[in-house]
Amino acid sequence: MQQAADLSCASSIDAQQALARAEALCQQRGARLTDLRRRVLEIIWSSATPLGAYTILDVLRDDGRQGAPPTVYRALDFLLAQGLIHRLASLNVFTGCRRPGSHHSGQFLICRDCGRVSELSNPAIDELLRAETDARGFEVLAQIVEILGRCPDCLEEPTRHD
Amino acid sequence: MQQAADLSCASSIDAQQALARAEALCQQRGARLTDLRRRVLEIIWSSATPLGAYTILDVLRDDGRQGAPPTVYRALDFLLAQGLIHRLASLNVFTGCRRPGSHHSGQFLICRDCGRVSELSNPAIDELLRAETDARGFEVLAQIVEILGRCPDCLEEPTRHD
DNA sequence: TGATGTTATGTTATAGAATAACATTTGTTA
DNA sequence: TAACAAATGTTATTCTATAACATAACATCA
Repeated sequence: MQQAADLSCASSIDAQQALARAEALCQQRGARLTDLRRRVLEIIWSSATPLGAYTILDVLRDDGRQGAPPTVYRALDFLLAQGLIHRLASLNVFTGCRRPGSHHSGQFLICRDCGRVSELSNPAIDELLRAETDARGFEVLAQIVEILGRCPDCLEEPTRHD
Repeated sequence: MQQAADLSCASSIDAQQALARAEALCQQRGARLTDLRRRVLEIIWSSATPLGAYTILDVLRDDGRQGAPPTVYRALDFLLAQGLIHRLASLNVFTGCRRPGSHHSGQFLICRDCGRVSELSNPAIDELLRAETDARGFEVLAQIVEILGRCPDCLEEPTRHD
């Protein structure tokens, strides 16, 4: 399932804004947003849909850069640690965080057909989950909420059968 | 990260009960719970912690069976389709469903230290998620809620650093 | 019973995702 | 500049999952 890096859809304004916020956040934290890390973030934000690590690697190579899987995964690890991107565990892909700065787990609606992702941030869901874990004396380290389905746009189209 | 198939902890009563329920459900649905599929379900239920596909394959081979990855994945696909097991996307492992019969997505608390999993079924969480998706006109096909953390038992022990 | 179609399993090979281990380069600080 | 730390390059490997095709088991009906 090799998704193309569709650079046409996500407005580059989003990408530029995201990069600017990332720059600011990293500077303020003393974290080094190197060329490689910035470029990986840019690649992610330039795609309308989340990208897999190997797709990102392909783009880096198209750039003329050297690179192997660890190159990408290390950059992704940095971006994850800084809360600048999210990993979608159900698809093994990465997407830009819409609310960087607050390290959060996020809640995602993923369209099976077009691949686009909406990031929710419903505090009530977090609170309910917290209530459950508190009641059980369970310490939360990470939280994954991903909903796979079909977005309104794709529902308008004649049903796709696969 | 090759987890051992710890057959010592989950009480075999659970396993036997689960197998009996599976038999009944499959019969009632006209689904064929073959030897292989039953054995895979038994292996999963016999472990205190969720198992990866290749761990299950190792056990099958210890049984003296022939087998390759597709052998296991096909059995797992069947069990997933019947709602007899769940897949934990965050760890690529499989665990027995505590409420088979009602095809549901489930909500899971996964202990990072001991690997044990609790399956929640909090309708309020489902309702909140449904409210969010309904409000957005998003059709839900599958839902993943996984919380990684530390269970009460492991919290009692001196903090593990990794 | 035997022919036929379907379902399940066997088998080989490969694709896809992630990390281990070590070398080299770059950046920072004393 | 020397010495250390952080980042990247590089090779190899591990783990997860599926494609494609062959064979076997099962069911149904003439």
